[in-house]
Amino acid sequence: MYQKKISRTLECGVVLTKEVLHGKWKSTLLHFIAQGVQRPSSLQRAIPMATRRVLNIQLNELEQHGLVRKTVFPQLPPKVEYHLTGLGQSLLPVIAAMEQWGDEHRAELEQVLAATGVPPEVGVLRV
Amino acid sequence: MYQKKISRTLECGVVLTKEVLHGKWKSTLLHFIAQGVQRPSSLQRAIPMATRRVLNIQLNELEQHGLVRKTVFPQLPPKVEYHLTGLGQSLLPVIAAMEQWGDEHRAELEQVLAATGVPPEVGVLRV
DNA sequence: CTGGATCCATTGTGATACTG
DNA sequence: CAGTATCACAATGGATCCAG
Repeated sequence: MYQKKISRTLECGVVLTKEVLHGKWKSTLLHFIAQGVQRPSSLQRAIPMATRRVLNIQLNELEQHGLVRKTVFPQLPPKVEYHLTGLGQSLLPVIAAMEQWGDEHRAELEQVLAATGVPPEVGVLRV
Repeated sequence: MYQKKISRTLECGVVLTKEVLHGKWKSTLLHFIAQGVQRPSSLQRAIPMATRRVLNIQLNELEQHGLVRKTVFPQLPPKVEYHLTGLGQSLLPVIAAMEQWGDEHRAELEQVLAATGVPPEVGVLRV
């Protein structure tokens, strides 16, 4: 077993960042929440190609990871709002860097990715 | 069908960046290739917790995406080298930004991620 | 309006063994 | 040394239905 002597400490920041961003709609959700779209139904309308189920799952993960905070208003009908935490806001420049790189090199990437499988509906949202 | 009128153009850079970095060992491979570790067997020794198969698959994807170039020397025994392309090098600052964010916020992230599933052996490599 | 449960298809990754 | 084939399993995400 390779891991016998390896510390459990997570030493690589890239892995952590990939982990919190892992999930098809996480960056999209962060984008819209940062823009002020905060309620589940609004997010659902903003991202119609994702199902409620997946949106809920990924919102829960974002909350668990501390990137967003969820506020529940005990009403009828129920009302829920999400907003970015400080941690979530600190991630925005990193996402911006990723977006800039992808935008700058889209021409070089598009043909290969189109052939080998980026679903087009994902890309049309500015995340 | 939502996509009826949606252009196939991939408009969001984040999706492109996530795509080329998608795969458990891609950032690790880029890290070591950038450091000058270029031969498959060396990469295998550098990342012993990944199997040859997965390393080959992800190296092939990196090559298809244009981030690395593969050079085959027709010898016996065969010799292969990888090196970063310009596109691959242009991605390094983005990876660095991801690594920095993860490093800065490790304390806030570690407990949650440890509980919900980052395998420890991944994190110990500085990617 | 919110969110969970179930079922299912696809994909990513690991274990192993094999070929040139 | 380099690369591939096959089998197996876990995780992701989509469709649909149900509940407070």
